Amino acid sequence: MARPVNDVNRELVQARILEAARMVFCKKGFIDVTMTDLINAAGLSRGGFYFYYKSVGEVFLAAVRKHRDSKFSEIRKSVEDNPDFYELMDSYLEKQKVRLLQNDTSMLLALYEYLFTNRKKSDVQFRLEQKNNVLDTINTILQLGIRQGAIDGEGIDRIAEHFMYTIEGLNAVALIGGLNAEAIDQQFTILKKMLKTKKGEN
Amino acid sequence: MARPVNDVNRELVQARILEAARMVFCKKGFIDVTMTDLINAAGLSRGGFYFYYKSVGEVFLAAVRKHRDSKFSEIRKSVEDNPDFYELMDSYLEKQKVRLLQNDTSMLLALYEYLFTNRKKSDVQFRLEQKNNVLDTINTILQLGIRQGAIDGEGIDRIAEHFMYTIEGLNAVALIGGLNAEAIDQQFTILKKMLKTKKGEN
Amino acid sequence: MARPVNDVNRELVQARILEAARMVFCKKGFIDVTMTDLINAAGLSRGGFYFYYKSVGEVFLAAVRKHRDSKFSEIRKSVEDNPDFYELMDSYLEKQKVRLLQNDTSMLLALYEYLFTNRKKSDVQFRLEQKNNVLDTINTILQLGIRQGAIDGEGIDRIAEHFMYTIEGLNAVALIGGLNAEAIDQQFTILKKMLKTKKGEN
Amino acid sequence: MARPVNDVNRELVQARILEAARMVFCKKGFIDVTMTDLINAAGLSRGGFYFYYKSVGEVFLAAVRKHRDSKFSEIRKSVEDNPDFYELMDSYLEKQKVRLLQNDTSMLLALYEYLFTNRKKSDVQFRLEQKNNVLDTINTILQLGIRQGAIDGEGIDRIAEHFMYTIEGLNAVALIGGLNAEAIDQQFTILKKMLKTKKGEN
DNA sequence: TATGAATGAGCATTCATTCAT
DNA sequence: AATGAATGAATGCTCATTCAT
Repeated sequence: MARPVNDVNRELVQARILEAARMVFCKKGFIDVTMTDLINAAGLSRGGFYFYYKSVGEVFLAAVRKHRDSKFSEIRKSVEDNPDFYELMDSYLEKQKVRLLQNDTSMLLALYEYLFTNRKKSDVQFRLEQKNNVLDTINTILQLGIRQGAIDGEGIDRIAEHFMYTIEGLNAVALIGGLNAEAIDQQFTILKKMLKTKKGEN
Repeated sequence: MARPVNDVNRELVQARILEAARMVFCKKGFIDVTMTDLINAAGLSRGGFYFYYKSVGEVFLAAVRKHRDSKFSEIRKSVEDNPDFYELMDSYLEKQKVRLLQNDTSMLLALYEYLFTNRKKSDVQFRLEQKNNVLDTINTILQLGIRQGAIDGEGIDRIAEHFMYTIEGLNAVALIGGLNAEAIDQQFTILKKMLKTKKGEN
Repeated sequence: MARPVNDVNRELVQARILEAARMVFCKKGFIDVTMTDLINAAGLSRGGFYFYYKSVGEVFLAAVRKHRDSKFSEIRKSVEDNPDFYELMDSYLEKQKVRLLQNDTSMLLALYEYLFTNRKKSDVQFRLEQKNNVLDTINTILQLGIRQGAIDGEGIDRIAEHFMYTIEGLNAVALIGGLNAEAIDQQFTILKKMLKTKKGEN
Repeated sequence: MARPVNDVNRELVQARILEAARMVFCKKGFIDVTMTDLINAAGLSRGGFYFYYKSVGEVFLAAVRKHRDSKFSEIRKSVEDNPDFYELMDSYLEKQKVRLLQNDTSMLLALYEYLFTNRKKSDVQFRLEQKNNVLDTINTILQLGIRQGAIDGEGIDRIAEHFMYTIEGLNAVALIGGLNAEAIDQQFTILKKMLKTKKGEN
């Protein structure tokens, strides 16, 4: 009886902490964030905070995992309704474009900082999750196109990977600072043309 | 005049410092490197070191700028000898491949860490240099292909950018840890096919 | 009356706590033990534990007092059966020897740590108890020898104290780490010879 | 040229630190002493202090080693002048007595706390030094007695050890708090009588 | 130029203790 | 009686930076 209530409370506090932490990570990235930052943002005492999370990295992992799938999974769920492939692809790329252009409200910087900084530790699992998250989403969309006969399935795995590398490259350049809407559109056009070309060969 | 002599001395010492610093950055990335690391590596005293460089970032910028062009400029210089386009392209991609697969001796990690961490400061100039360095090299090679009539020049700027984004994406994934030789080959094959396709359309 | 029942409960819980605490002290000494250690060992909640004991020192005092007399009192009780003095003395020294050589299962380290660390507080009473506990036991045994005419009673108090100081010295060296069975035997031989010599002079 | 000067400076500052630290250890023992205590006593900044010593234990070891031999070595040096054995023995025991009775100005408590607390770490060397320091001094004195024909050399090693254990026992009880001048005199009388008895048996 | 001692702000982490439920 | 979330003071330690020599 008392257990579930406490667990619920714990989760509520954790959700509050992660919400506050997310804002901090969006603003400062990962490396510059200190425990004190997170503690102040959460409005807890030092000891109280440690009761829930033991390190900045732990908070970050929890925050990312909590929100990671939200945007990508939207797409994946919408695939189930069998929407038109080209519309879905455009929709997906449009969301990527929006994300790439708005730096402040995204955890992209923090994510990259974390991925690079913690690459030697036991975060292999997390890094693979992250990489595969993008790849899986793209594959899901492309498979829809194949099912609809809109695109050719031959060599689709490598194409999917190419999408991913291109998007990762756009991510990197976005963080570095030299990315604008036009450049993104041009790249997405190239990517889409790769699909059309495939089709046209049939 | 004592000035020129001193300046020469200064440059000699600086060169020695940067040489030592480069090894440190290759080994530890950027974020984990402290002034003490650089000082110890350089074999100078604390105060003496500060006479030349005031911060880790300053040393890093100097070290990168000093060595940045070395590999890329090899390619650009070899272009002047008008080698066969496909051979040059293969040579360039092969060098990229080698770089992507060897983590320890490259400053890639340190570079990415620096680019992300110091994005808010006055490093815009440096970041653009970095991005354009890759882009310029690719453009140089592709222009050679156009001059030789090996590839079509239409839309070549966007293609060049696409090469860059793909390579940046490969960089990112390499650092994250999920990259192998086969995946690199597949992506480079796709890139080269984009050029051939262009040609074939003529 | 609910009181007596509660008191019984209280004592039961306290006994359980002290049992668990004893194992902790044996393993970690006194200084490294935290409230959390004791709480976890006891299997109680934090607040629940504090209902019974307010500090690590309080638990330690209770644990020691509860078990202190056990081994020594064995000897004292056996004196009542009027056993042969030399056999009893040998038995007592043998037990001391065993205790000195087994570090893990004894509270010796914890005891010394407590005695030294808490010397300035209100533990005078406890420290005297501890010292006199050894002394009383030795005196009890020696008095048996005197009653049996096995040893001379002259100056026996100082001899008893000498036994105690020697045993305390062996304790200290045992904890420091440089004690073996042979060294103990040699010292006990010297102590016993002091008694025989006394006797022989009569 | 500059080297020795700096080294001298370093040693001067270290001497100042150890002097101040010694007062702290005398007053508070070892366990209760924090880095902050030592830093404040030394009158240095935090970072400045760490430049010389990295931990409380390191300071303690240096402080003990610096002063350890002072008192014991007085005796050992005086042995070289071939003084009367009984006078030297009395002098040695008198110094022990004085030391045992004055708690505040001695590091005895801190020493015991350190020896017990750090028994599992790499302080074996130090602990053996400590134990042998007492033993060696006693042996030195007793050997003088043997050379002078004042005492019998048979079994002298065990007798020396017995002296040590008794003195260690007196140390322990002195720290615990139940020691007075009379008790010390009585024990020393017993020890000296062991030597006379040995002699008398010849 | 060059040295290295000295500074002090800043950070992570632990833990005894309290208190609303 | 019992729970466990919350507090905040205390501690060890790092490191960029300064400055007298």
